[in-house]
Amino acid sequence: MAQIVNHADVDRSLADLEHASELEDLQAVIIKLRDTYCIDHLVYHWVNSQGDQYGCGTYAPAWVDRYIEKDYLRIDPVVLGCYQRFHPVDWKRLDWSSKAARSFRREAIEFGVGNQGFSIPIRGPNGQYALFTASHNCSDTDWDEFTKTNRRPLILLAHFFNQKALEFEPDRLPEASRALSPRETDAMTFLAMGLNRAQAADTMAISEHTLRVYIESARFKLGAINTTHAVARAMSRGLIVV
Amino acid sequence: MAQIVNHADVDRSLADLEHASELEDLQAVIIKLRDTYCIDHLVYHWVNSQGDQYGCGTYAPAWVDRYIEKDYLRIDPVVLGCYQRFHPVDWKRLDWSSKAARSFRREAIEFGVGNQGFSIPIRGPNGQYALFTASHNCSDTDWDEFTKTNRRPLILLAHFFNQKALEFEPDRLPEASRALSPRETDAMTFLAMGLNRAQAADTMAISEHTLRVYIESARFKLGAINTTHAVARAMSRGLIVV
DNA sequence: TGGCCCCTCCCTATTTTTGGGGAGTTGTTT
DNA sequence: AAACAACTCCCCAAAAATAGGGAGGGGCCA
Repeated sequence: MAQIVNHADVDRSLADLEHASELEDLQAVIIKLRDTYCIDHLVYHWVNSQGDQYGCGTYAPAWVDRYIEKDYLRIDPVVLGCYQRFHPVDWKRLDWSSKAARSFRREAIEFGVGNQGFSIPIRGPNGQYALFTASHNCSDTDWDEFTKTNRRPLILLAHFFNQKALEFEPDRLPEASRALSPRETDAMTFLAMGLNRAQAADTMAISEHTLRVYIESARFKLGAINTTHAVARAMSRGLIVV
Repeated sequence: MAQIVNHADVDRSLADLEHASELEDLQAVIIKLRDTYCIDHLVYHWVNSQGDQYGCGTYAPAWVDRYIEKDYLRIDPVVLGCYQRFHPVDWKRLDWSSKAARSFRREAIEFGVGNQGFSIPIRGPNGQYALFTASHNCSDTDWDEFTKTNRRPLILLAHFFNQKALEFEPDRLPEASRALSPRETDAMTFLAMGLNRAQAADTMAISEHTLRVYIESARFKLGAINTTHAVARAMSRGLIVV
């Protein structure tokens, strides 16, 4: 188990990362970092809402293939468990109670992933979601020691890595759509909060008829075919925040 | 304009940040950092889907009060513009074309915010959204020079700061919102896409009655009071992506 | 000044959604 | 074996949303 990390090596790897000019370079950096930390694996895995995914790291290619083939993204308790967290999490603290999760874990260990892991969730707009994971095969106490010591550098590394990976992603701009007027925005917001038209109209201190006009003009501007659609579009375009 | 940054001071501030044990400590750190970078302002601003917000930074208290009072969160092109991005962005590149945006900007400058700014968006689960912003009053070329030089340290700082701020937030969720079942997720997704119940049922190849059961159970799980609310919540919690 | 957009109010009908209820199958977890 | 969750189907009556139409006042911009 790695207790001593050569920080100069980490710095060197970060410098390499800094100068990475294509996705492939990241792979080399992550291998070096894995060696520096003397752990079994270090992995960066990125998914977006279109189902595109990109990963680099030190897992066995056979495991990666199997993971994709079996669509383990939908079972993996690490992915699911981190999805709703903002804090890094030790795999021990995740929910392995379901049968699917346990058999997934058994298989992962067979492929050399390791029995211990520490994952850092990172998020982007529109459901983009990345995980930076360190994994290893060792006792609970050794692993706790490792994560306690290296928690913060790993977090920094995760964000550094993510930032670099995103440089190779185009910054997809929001679709051009006419902005909503203030009242339309209010209307969409209150509807998204669950008020019905009468309540929203009351809250906005206007008649329900007037509110309807706003909803319809918002629907028109957003190219939506009903209120729910309009609210969904307003949200996904960031026009309202709920 | 600040061209020379004392990195030892930055490191010292980071060490302080490391040892921050309450939210108030962050305020002291951000002031030091602002001074180190010799810019007018450095601000961390955090919002979640419940409308809770927390900020620390160096803006004039009068501006912060005005911002909250006027609900500028819904107008501010920085907030809205960053909402859909994952890359840090220079304020110059945002959309200031609307009248509301321009008058907002005018007012912000009056309150000493500065004519230049650089904001880094950071996201968490459930619609949590934070901005780490540096702002200053200077020429475009000076500011471009500054952001070019300090882009990466600022990004690291942003995530460091965010990580620390989140330590004071409870990592809520386990059963706060139970995951939706696959069919419920489908139902929410099709409704968010604008289909009505008949169309969604048709698309899912089930009866409309069955679809209704999914919608109602999803609504129950999400604690939503109607369909639009349920879709909005599912979206803001990242359970569906449209 | 004329055009355009925003804000406000009103009508009638029709379609859609909602809020209750109930019932059976399959599968997994304990 | 029993409990639970997910998936499927059905009825009814009441509430809400929708699709058309129309009208006037105010502000901004060219």
